[in-house]
Amino acid sequence: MPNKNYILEMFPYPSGNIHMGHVRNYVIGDICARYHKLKGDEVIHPMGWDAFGLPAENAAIQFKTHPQDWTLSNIKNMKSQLQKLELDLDWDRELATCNEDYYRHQQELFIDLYKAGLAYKKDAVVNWDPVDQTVLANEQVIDGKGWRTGAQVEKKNLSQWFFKITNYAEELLNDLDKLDLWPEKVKIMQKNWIGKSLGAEIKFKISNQNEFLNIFTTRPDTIYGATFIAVSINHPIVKKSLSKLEIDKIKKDFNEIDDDKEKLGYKIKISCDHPMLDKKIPVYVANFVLDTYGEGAIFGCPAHDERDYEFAKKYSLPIIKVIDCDDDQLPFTEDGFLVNSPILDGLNKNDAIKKIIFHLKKVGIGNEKTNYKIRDWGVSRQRYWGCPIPAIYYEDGSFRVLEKNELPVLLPYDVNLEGKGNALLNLDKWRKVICPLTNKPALRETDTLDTFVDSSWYYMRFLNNKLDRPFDVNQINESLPVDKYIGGIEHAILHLLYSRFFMKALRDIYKLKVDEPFKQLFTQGMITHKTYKTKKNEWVMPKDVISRDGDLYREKSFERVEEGPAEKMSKSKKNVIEPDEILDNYGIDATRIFMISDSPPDRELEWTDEGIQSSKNLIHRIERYFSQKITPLKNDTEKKVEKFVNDLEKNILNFSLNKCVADIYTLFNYLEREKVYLSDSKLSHKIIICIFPILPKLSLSLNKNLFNSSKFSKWPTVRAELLIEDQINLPVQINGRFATTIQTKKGYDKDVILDTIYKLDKIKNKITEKKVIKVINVQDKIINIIIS
RNA sequence: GCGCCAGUGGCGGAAUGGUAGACGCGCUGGUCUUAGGAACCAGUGGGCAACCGUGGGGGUUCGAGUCCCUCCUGGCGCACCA
Repeated sequence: MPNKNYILEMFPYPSGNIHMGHVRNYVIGDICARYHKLKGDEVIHPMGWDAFGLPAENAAIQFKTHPQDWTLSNIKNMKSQLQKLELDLDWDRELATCNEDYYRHQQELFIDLYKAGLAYKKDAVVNWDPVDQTVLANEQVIDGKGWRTGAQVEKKNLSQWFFKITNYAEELLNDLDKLDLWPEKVKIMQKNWIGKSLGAEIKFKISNQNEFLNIFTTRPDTIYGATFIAVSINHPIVKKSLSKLEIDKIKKDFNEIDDDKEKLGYKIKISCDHPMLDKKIPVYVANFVLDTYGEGAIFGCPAHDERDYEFAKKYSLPIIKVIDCDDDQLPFTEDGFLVNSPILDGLNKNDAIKKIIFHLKKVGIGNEKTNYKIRDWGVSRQRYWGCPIPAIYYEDGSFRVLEKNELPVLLPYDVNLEGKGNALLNLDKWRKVICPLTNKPALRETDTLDTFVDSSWYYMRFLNNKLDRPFDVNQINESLPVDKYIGGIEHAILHLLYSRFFMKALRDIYKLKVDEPFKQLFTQGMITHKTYKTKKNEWVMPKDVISRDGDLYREKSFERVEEGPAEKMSKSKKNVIEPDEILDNYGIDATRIFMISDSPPDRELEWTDEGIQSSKNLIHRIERYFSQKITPLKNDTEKKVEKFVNDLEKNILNFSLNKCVADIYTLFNYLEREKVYLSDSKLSHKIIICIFPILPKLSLSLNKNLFNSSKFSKWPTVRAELLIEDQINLPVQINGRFATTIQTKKGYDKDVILDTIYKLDKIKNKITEKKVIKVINVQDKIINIIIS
């Protein structure tokens, strides 16, 4: 049975044209896929389109077209661009998330999630663009304004669909440890996002009432230092003790504050009893308390928390030290010994935490508690161009999620996007339905799903894109996880976390045997290019820049131009290189090799004309080399080729693709320096197979010309015995500093070689009149002579 | 502020604790020319030299670019998360 190897690059959004970033991404994946195919693996290497989303709607309005037409024509164009790159992709697995074929199955998954209690509806605060009458994603809000309308974004309470990702917070966190082939950086980002903290929940009794206020704290040990309580403006207790007018006034003040770090608070009527001491402490509404974290309420211990300290100073609240420190160290947030805390005095932080929780538990007003920063995933979008959520609403306000046999809910084609808000809202023809179960009139859900839902399971659908169900359980168990997942670091949290959640949720629903979707993650770096600007701050395209006497000018106008640092390619800075042009001018192989040559694939790659040119020169050089007549081998030729195969393979497997390029240069430098021409020999065939993953076109044409064949045998097995070098250059150090080298054979006799070494001029000079104290011989590696 | 990563020639970058600078670009000189974004040859960390060199300072080690401590600089991420 061949090894299954699922190699996947993050599928693109069909924006219109592929860019160099795509090219780099897909070339890296393609090299892997081709290598593994040569190894005889059963490679899965699909490609598809992340085809729903906002840009299509905006483009439709701007260009008077339809999101679907725009998207499908972009897909067509981008597919032909990708095909121009001749990537080794399984096009028969292709899918586009905007096709009924895909999203109808997603609606089925939605129903499953709903039935499993993992999808639900609740009121939530969202970013509302008052001009477009629609919700904006967080990333579409720039400096508090809508990116398209420039209007001040409002916070609005809307009924929204959510996925219960918090159910999996603990597992999503713990399983990060299993992902040993993920970049540490991404795992840390996810860990921080999940934001687990251990602490305690403490009930504070509201004075003179029989009610309690819950707070979460990671520092229950500082309870004796609590001098106030602060709650968020949205805390239920605020509604009870303040009028709507007062609340609105406070909200306004909070919003208007310039520096969002400045503390602001209003004391409210109620106060709480201190749980450990016979005293009352005041309750404030404070702008720095988050209503989305913990209980939306805290106790303030000014002596040992920077925020509480700042707040207490501003409102002249008492500051009681409960951890031993100097007064000028306040607020003191480190570990120390407890003071002023009757039952905790003398304990350190951890012991005090244990003891106070034990006590609070006993008294029945507290417990240990684990809190997570991660919140449930809001998936509702008030947008037309997305997957319709399969639900209907009755006139009484109740709703029903559809049954699977009522699917699909198709997205209607005839819509008016010029109107305000979600086009589906105004489409009564589509919206109004009679519920087949109750015969009652109902309205369709007009929200569509966040497009991150689409990309959370596409790697499952690729396994069988024609199945009449979302996926086949056996196929998932056999073919997942994806072995190598390659894409940009910008998806470190959202997409990768959502996909992990989906995998686990669907595992539980469908009894799958897979816990994680992506076994290995590789994040490629972006492509940068120098930027050019005129004195008038106009960006100039690199190809319009000419050099005269060391100065740079814009070709057309002969204005002086300044060269700026290499930055991420962007249309606004005009430093974009179009893949189509490069492919036309330099060809596929030169483009491929440049994508991997100048820096490690996970780092930035600076686009340079010299770089792409020298890549092309290398191709020509290899062609020229193989056009030479065959010559006899040198003694070490076989060894050099074997080392090449070995190094190249190691470097492909490590994603050290820049070193693969160095390996190719090293090999041909040797062959040409030694004037060993291999022509149509066996060794040639070996070399030509090995360069195939990186330079497929060249490799195929050499195979045709030299061997009149269009097929390769498998990737050669390295003969370990040929990798051993018995002749070595042994370095000799004196007192740990390099002195000289000596030619010898592996397995030399230490005493014999030392005799020779002592006679070498470079050594003799240095050790005469000195005493050799010690000789360190690391056999076959180095000799270090220690002298007095 | 917190966290993470990184600092090596003119540049991009190589170096299981063992000859620092592989490989490429650029540059210098030369060769050949159907005068080209071509190819080939030689050279290219600094210094006349002894020697000195991997951001600075300490340490561990026979031996440190690599390990430890500390500081500096840059990049990325998070940012009142109680």
